[in-house]
Amino acid sequence: MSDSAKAFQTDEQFNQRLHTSGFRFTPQRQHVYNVLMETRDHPTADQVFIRSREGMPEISMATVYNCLDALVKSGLVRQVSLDRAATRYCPNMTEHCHFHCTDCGKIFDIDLDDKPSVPEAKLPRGFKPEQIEVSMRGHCPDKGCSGHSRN
Amino acid sequence: MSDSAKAFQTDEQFNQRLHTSGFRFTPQRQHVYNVLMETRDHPTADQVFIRSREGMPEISMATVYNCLDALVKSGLVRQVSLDRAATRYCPNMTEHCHFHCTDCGKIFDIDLDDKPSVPEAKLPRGFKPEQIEVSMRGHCPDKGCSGHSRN
DNA sequence: CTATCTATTTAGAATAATTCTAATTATTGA
DNA sequence: TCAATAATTAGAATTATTCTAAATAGATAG
Repeated sequence: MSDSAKAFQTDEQFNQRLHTSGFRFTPQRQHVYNVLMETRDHPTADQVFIRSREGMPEISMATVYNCLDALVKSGLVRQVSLDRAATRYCPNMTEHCHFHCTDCGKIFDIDLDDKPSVPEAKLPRGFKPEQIEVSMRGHCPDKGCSGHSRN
Repeated sequence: MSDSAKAFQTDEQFNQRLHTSGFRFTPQRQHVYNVLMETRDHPTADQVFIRSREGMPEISMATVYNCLDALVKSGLVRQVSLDRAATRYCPNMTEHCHFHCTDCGKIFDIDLDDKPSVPEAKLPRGFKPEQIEVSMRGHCPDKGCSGHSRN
């Protein structure tokens, strides 16, 4: 109600995005989004909740989860770890990456001959990676998964 | 006690690995490892627990977590999602990957000009990726993090 | 503009995943 | 063998996330 013209254009686009994905615009969603944009430091849902309450004291945790979910599904926000389910374990210590099938939920090992090296040159000065992980999501070749069925 | 000679050599190496990382050999650790090697399907800790009980009915959930942790720290097993903490959110929708600093816990956006494309040609027939994520762990440039301190 | 329909929000309960605790047991090394 | 330490166990505790039911808000048809 008090945010001024400068943000309006963005709000329009924001609105669009939500609508396209079948969500309504709500002040809570806008607020959660603003909170994320304000400090781009990869907060947890709980941190988002705490920050969101500053400008919107009545907001609930459930709403924060709901908003984050809507924002992710609208392509406005990303989850840093693709999956929020239980951790899985893998005894394959060779160079490989993981393919999560979004249809059947299975995880496949995909061998990589090119080991996933992000050349250090590309990293800002001072970053020293010790482990690089590549993961993919999509459809696996199993029957019913490869985009044959609607879901 | 009944596993035969073929596995012995492996056991030796297994033992070595644990010792090098400061862990003792225990039948539970061996068993959990065997369970993982038996069916390489990325089970959750809970699934490992259920399977482990088949050959070792007295094993507890806490031990399974303990064993998995020891195996991961010894480099014998990987966690599929690098982090088992709360999901984090990121409003940066440009092509980038994430760098987790193992010292300070911060997550940094790293821009990628080469978008992380695993050429479809490399994938086994039928896999259709829709999203590719690259993430790194290591030391960030912040003071005290870049390997200056021992940890 | 009002009634209605549906999406959203809310608080709090429920569930799921993981970690912690305290007592017991096993292993190592003097 | 004995002491010291590490690991295991059951179960409680914690944390992250999802669910539920009631209340509210927004869009739409009249």
